[in-house]
Amino acid sequence: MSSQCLSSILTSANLAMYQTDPLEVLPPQLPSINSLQISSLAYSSSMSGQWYRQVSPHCWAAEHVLEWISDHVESTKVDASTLSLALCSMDGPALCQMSREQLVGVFGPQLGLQLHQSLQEHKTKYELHSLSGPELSETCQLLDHFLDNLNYPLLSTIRIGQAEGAMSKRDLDCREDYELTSLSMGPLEDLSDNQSDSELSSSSNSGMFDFSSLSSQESGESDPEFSYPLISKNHIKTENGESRLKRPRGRPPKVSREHSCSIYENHKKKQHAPRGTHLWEFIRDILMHPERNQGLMKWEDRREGVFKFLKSEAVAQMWGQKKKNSSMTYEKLSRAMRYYYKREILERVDGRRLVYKFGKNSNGWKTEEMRTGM
DNA sequence: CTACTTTTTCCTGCTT
DNA sequence: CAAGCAGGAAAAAGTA
Repeated sequence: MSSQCLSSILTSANLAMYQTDPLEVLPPQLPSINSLQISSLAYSSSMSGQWYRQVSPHCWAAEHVLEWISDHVESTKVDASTLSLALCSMDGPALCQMSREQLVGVFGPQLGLQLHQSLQEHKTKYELHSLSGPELSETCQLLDHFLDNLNYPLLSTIRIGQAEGAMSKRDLDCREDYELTSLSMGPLEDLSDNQSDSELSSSSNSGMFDFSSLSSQESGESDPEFSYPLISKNHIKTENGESRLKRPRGRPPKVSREHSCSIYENHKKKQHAPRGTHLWEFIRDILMHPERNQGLMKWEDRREGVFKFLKSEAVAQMWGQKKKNSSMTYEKLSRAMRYYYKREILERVDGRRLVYKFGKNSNGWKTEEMRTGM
């Protein structure tokens, strides 16, 4: 029962984040991953939800590393069956110490190189100096909001990503297995019981992988405690014989957070989205404040209300932040935009990618001269 | 509580 | 080929 399961484990690790809103949770105690129970994995991932994309790799916990690897496994279509979870059990600080050669040693030439490159990108991306003034101010604004919602001091280290490399559709595909939640209700309390914050929040024992043993390490035999019999209904077989769960359509239900850590329970009662937070208004406001949102979007034809996304994924991420939805993508945002055609809030612009045009049922984007003069 | 609206998520197929 | 675009379908969550 070997290492079959990196991908399925990763998959299940991602499960919970599909169902929860990470911005609302994030209790102070990240359960240590070394127990490697699926429940803890699912639990801690529920607090992340692509969280790793928004934080320097140095701040990643083991589950973020797993998530990151998972995304690359998906995108490179590498056969994950040769990887054992043990090889992936390290936290961000440990990961950051790995050389290119070590990564290649562990993950093979293809995946290893890609991981190395990605790691470098993530590292540089979160260096503060890479942000220009306006970006920084916008970032701070979002961050304020973000932290306000979290009320979570640890996250003061977060750098909001520019998200060029934001998630692809495939990135999200792993959050497949609904059924697992019920299978994975392990005793979370046991995991965190006697652990102090410092132990939990980083490195120490979760970065325990011994790199010296790499060379000989080969698939086949992974520690039994690393294998999870993942059974679930509704799987479909793929060509490769792997089974994959076909997800139901529609928006996934949010999971109630009754079990979440009480200290960090949100005191704010579910706030209603205030008016003026419709997507098209959000887009309009970005366009109306270019100084704060440099490079995200631009007017193609100011008079006609034609505009273009320059950093589509970054805008989607910001929209996601606003809606407290860390898995927002341009693909989903654009679907919502397309619904505006029918309502004539937007007009179609054919043949030009990432270009939209305000329609007659939109307002607030015209300048004074345009309204009066013309 | 019901109906309705506005997304959000997923998907298949098509286009650039 | 990847990234976008089109829309259908279905469900969540807010609003009336």
